[in-house]
Amino acid sequence: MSCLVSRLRYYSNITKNDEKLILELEKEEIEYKTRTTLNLYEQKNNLFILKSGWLYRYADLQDGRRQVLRVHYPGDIIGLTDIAMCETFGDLATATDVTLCPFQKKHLDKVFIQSPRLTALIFSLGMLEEAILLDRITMIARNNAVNRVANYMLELYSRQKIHTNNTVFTTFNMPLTQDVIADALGLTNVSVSNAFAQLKQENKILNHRKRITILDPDKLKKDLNFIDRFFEIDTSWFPNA
Amino acid sequence: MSCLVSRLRYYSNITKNDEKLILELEKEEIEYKTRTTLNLYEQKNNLFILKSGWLYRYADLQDGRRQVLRVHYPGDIIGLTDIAMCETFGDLATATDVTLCPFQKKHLDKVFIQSPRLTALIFSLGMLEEAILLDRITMIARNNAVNRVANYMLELYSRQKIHTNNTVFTTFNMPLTQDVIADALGLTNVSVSNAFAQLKQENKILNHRKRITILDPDKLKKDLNFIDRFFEIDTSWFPNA
DNA sequence: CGAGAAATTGAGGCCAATCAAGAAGTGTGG
DNA sequence: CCACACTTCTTGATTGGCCTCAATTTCTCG
Repeated sequence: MSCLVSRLRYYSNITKNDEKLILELEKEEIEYKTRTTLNLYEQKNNLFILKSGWLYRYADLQDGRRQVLRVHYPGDIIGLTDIAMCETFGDLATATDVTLCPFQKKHLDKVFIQSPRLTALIFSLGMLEEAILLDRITMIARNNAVNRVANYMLELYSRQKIHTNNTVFTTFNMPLTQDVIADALGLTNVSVSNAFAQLKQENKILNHRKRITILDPDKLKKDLNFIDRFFEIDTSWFPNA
Repeated sequence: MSCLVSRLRYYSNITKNDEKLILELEKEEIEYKTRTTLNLYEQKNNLFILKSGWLYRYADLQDGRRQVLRVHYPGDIIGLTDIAMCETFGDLATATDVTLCPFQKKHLDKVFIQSPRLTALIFSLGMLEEAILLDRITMIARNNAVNRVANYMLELYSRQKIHTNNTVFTTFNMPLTQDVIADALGLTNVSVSNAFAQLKQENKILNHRKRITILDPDKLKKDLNFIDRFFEIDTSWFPNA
């Protein structure tokens, strides 16, 4: 039913009550068409659970360029990053048709009070995201355009594996335009296009009509020193309650 | 007494019991000399509270270069990022003499069980760090060398204000070498040196003997579109318990 | 004071940005 | 099913900023 619940279950066993806590946050649903920006998001104190589709958060820069900060997949909790801040930053835009479950920031306190274990799990997923951002900083700071694009495709590949319970093949949907990829990696659409051309020529990655094929993921991971942090988390320290 | 407690107090009121929970984590103390790497860190399941000094986490890359992932200040909890992972990543090195309080990951569960409010506060500080990483990604991806260095100095300036309860002047200690700054920003030491030279020539930032002077912080912040996320966090949704 | 670390300065090369034009793909209405 | 408009992608020529390599100076600390 709930893709957030199934994602949480992927990492750790959760109780009936934990599940109820999550489902209560998913009561309301809103749909958005592809290629729209969410003005709803301007409502403060709202978080979202993403039920279906892809969307991304971006920031407009002074000079008219923009930076894509994060891409979200079904089962993601959107807005945890600015839970700490009085004002949100960045806007949200849809890359496909999307279904969201909005809920008040305030309603999270029930989770913190009632289930230390679920709290620890959500906390850990947040920290995992942070580790991935550190990886991305390294990647952007130290890799050329081709490796950045290849690395990013591996990240999308690994993410989809978790979000779909390992039922993903080396060919998968990738609805992001090259403009979005460029803005995520600090490149231009021209460089992204050239990078894909080279990856195709080297028989590493094919992209055709919003579908990506990674020909030999394991070899590519090794060549790029790609670390798959999505595979598992350490639950050994979690409170039992 | 405890700089972590005083930092937490900066953001929110905490109870006597919360304070006791923190102090219990700070029972043990270890000291390290400047310019050493911490092999202790290889012990899994250890987190640290930084009592005094600066240290940074870095990752060695395949080609011999390295990426500085994060710089830590007194009052920081070190290792939250890899709390989610079975294996830690990156090494720690000291930039000054340092005093650390190591504690077992497992001991965090007491915090999660006994104090939802303290948990929410630590959680929020983690999310704040994440927001700052998103800012840094934007900065690295989209700014030239001079702006990157200037932006980073503003970040250090803002951080020190929080960690020292606003008693910081526009001149402050900055013990990082230009090699470390370069590795944090995806530059070379040569570029950092050139950037400082230009910032000095433009009367924006002076650096002399590990001391930084920002001549007009407010103007510089405005010019660089620098967002100070350290100033406050939103505690409105915190559980009261 | 002296040795090692850190910072400065300069010359040359390379990668990605920019600008621009055209091709391919997508979606809508008749 | 086709025509048309719009978005997305491709390809090429030029330019600029940062890296690399290297030599020298300045700083730091025992």
